[in-house]
Amino acid sequence: MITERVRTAHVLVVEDDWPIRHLLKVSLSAHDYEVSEAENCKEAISSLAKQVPDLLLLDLGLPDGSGIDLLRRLRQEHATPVIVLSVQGAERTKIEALDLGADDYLTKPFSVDELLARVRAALRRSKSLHAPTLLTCGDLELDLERRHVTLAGHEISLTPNEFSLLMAFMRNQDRVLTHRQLLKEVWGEGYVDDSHVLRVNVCNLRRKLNSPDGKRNYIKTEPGVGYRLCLPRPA
Amino acid sequence: MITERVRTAHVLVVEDDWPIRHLLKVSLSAHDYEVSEAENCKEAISSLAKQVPDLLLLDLGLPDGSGIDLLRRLRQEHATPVIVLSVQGAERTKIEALDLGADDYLTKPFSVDELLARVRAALRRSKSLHAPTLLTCGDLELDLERRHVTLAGHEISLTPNEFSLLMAFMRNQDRVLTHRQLLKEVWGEGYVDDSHVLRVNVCNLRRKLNSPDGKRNYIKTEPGVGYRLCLPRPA
DNA sequence: TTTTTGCATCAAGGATCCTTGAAGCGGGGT
DNA sequence: ACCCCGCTTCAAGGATCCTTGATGCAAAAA
Repeated sequence: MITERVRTAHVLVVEDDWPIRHLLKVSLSAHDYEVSEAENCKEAISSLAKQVPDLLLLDLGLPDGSGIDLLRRLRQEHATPVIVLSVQGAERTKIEALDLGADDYLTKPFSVDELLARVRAALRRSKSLHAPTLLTCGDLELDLERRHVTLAGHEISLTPNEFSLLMAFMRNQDRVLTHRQLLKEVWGEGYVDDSHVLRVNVCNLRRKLNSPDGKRNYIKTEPGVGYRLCLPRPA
Repeated sequence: MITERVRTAHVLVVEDDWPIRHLLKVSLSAHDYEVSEAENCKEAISSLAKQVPDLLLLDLGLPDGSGIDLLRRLRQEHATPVIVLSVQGAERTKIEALDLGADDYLTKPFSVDELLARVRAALRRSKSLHAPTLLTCGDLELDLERRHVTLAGHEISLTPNEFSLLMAFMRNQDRVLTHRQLLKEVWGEGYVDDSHVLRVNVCNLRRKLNSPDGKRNYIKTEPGVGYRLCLPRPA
């Protein structure tokens, strides 16, 4: 099941210099992109209000205001990829734009081939977004992306092994996990019989997860079998 | 946008002892589960051939063969959640079943409330599967799940910081990432000006990524700006 | 050419983490 | 009552990793 982009991509070119703007329009149109044009910030803003393009080519040296501000406004609402055009020497502005989330840059003069390659790369990337992976169990939250764990709101710091262990638990809430399963998952095939190292880590994990007053217990021991993560019951 | 299970869940009960099987059927039916029954391995296999249930309740002490073998056969094709029933003392078999991928277990005699809780938990879990997150760039592969990186097939070992750094790169292939962006992403807000630590890590990462003969280069330097990950060109 | 600037690389002190040993605790069985 | 077994907890040696300083290098600027 693949979702393919069928319609042609729409590119908005924001550039005050006519020869360059024309070059961009011709080059992009020749490769089946649909092109809109704006020659200053004002036109760009009204164009964006009408329709948000698939990609923005933005010159940073506009007559009626800084392209940086335009980029900042755009980024507050849209994740549209942006490729920045700049003249040599405007390093400061260029880097500021990239830090603001611009996707790429080209320094004038640039080759059309390079421009087209950058456009393709930016459009390709913008298609692949990833679902935010966040596991929860009670007031425990585990963020796979950032490798952060928060308990009742504030972050707690885990060692790499503790994090993997907790990840295995949270993917299998309320389920018994045998010693071998946990050892295999976190330490690998070679450790399936080393139950001591597992016990030490469960101990350390509990110390960090359970409330200071020891009134909650997320990890339940299944004697002779393994462990199980479940909602803590106020002992 | 939520996908909710509307139809009733289908449970297959595999149990030779009539009183227990009857108890299970009555209890589950009373809670709107659709129940099928099998009193030995043979019946279970033919039932599975007809229709794969949403959950399997499996007694391990069957007259015509080991429930373990049934479980092993099932696991070769389906990820159907399985809750195992066992008598006290059959620890060995029970743990074997769990290691094979059984989801939970109940030791006879068990309370019906506990059974129903375990059934709910197992069905809830089976609904949440996660997309395998695997990023690639040329013959570089990064597995978000297992935190493994392979280069042309064989694994290479990265330190935690190196892994985060490469992850940032692979999520933004062909895109320039400024020093500040990378430092913020990997080290956090407080490090955005410490470009030295970034350079050292990029250096170490390159040493591990590039082929021994130094003929490939994944990470391209953008002088004054930052770095960019792209397909290596045979220098 | 000389100087400067930014990047690459090496090395070491210090911090963190992992493994393993040893001791304490408690329930079940004899 | 005693012992045995599994689980918990503490502690330390050793391994790994991270940061920082020092040095080398190359390209651009003066």
